[in-house]
Amino acid sequence: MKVLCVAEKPSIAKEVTNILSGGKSVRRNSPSKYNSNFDFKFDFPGHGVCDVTMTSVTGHINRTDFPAQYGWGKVPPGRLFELPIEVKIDKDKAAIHRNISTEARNSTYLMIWTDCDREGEAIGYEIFEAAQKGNRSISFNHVWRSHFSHLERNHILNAARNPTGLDMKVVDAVNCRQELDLRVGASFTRLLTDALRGQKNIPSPVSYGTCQFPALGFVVDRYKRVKSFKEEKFWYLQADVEKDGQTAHFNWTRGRFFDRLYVITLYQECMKNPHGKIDSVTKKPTSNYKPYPLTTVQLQKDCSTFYKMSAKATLDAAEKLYTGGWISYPRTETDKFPRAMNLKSIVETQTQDSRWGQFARELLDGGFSQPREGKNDDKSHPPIHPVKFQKLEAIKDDNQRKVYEYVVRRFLACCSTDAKGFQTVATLVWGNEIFKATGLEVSELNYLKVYTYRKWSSSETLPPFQQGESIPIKFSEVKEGKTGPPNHMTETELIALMDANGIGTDATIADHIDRIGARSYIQKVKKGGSEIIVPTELGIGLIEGFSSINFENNISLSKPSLRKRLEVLLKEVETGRRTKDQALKENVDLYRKAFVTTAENQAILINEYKKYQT
DNA sequence: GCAAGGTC
Repeated sequence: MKVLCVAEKPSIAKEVTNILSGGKSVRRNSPSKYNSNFDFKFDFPGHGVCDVTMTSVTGHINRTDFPAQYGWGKVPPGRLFELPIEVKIDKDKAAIHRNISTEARNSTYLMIWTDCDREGEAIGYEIFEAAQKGNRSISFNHVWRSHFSHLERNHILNAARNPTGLDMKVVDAVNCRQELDLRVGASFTRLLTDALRGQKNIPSPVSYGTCQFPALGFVVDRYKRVKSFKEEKFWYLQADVEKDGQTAHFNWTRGRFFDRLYVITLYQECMKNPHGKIDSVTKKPTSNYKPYPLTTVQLQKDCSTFYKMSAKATLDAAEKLYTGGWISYPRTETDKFPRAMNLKSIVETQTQDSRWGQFARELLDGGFSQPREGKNDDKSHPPIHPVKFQKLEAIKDDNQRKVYEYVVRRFLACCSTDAKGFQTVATLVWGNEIFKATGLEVSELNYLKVYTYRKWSSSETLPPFQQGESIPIKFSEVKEGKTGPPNHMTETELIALMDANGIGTDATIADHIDRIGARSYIQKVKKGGSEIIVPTELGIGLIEGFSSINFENNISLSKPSLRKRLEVLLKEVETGRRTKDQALKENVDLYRKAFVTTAENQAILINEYKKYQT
């Protein structure tokens, strides 16, 4: 009996083959260059020793699109909410598809080894359909779905022995998302492109996407807040005292007031007393926590902050490092390592490095501490970590070198201990007012020795104050300050906002940012050594246009709420609380109404765009 | 020529 196994990507096929075959497998070429077939034997409980072929796809192999007769210009865009949609084999994936059909011919069972997430389940179903094309006798009941979250040996063996069936509710949820994204994206894109055609400086196409627009909305919103900012003056008190020849600056605990006369009145009350009193002095241990294990989104944010790399460039570099075998799979939401994972052996591989080798050695000599555990687990991949050692000098590509160094330092930091120190807080009572001064003394750097991106150093320490002592006020004043504008949007913040609002996934956030750039909705601008993101005239015009139109039920096409609502709905489809058809109808109706309203108000869109044109 | 989601 033969079992055909199919993984979501070649690397998983290879790893799982190694584990299940005990290293004894034979590789065969397939019609698709990157997706080899591996033959071996494995003992499936209840089926005995079976012939196994393990192969792979590269993500989805089908494409959802409108049939050619409903192409651009051939049908009014509004009809795209009801016209039939076609699921075809992606023509770039024809060879992969053919390989599965061929390999299924002499197979009795099909075993799905795609990632255990929503999209993975749907890809599993696409694989099943491809297998059925080659072999009608593989029915849905002949599909085994393995469940694994990482590539540790026993975990994979266990997954091979305890499969379930494909969960069609999860597949339905994905189909629902695909259909909605396509109908909304295609209809609005054609509408916007047609509406704005002929205006000045309009690129083509003017696209709309359920992720593109909320992302653009964040950028425009921030830009407007910066532009409309008006500074305000405020006043506050400050007092310095001196002891043993050392000056300590005390800050007012009441913060600041926008009323100058009020602050002056308070100040005059204080000035009646030449002395203040040290009300309390506390010295307590404090920690600077080591970072959580690394997720994709965090990697992108950090490389943007520390290296000024774009999210896309970071992901591209990480991808190369992954296919080269240097780091683990770079698309993960998981921020806790599986308990069974042997982290020390990974630390061991880094001991030979000239920069952090010594640090890694110290971890193995007793400094190791189990990494912190975050709350996220995508049940597919562990946090990003180094796999093999590589000398930095040997990595030719700048971005890859930076990402590798970051991944290693972050990993070693996770396996180290928190930095330790002491914080001293002194409270000064002067007249009716209370002031505070703090001092920090760092005693152990620990993880900060390797995680050089973060600074935590001793500040000025406080003189040896005694509780209750009376002390002369050496200097004091009413200080004036002014509020500053919010900062312009950075890529780091945009990634964080999208992530927090469920706009896109770890694997696609970078693409969306890239795309709204390619569509000329946003641009990156150098500003004082860093890079900010600002909207273009078209970007502002589109967002302002949409917010000037009154939509039924007050929905917004440029805010994250609709996409968030879709996510909630998809969860309900996954758990069976709602059917795919219900969820789809509800959302399609919602967007269809918004489409009609938009079409009726095209003039508003055009006017808003003109308003922001220079 | 359109989307978002996989991945190379």
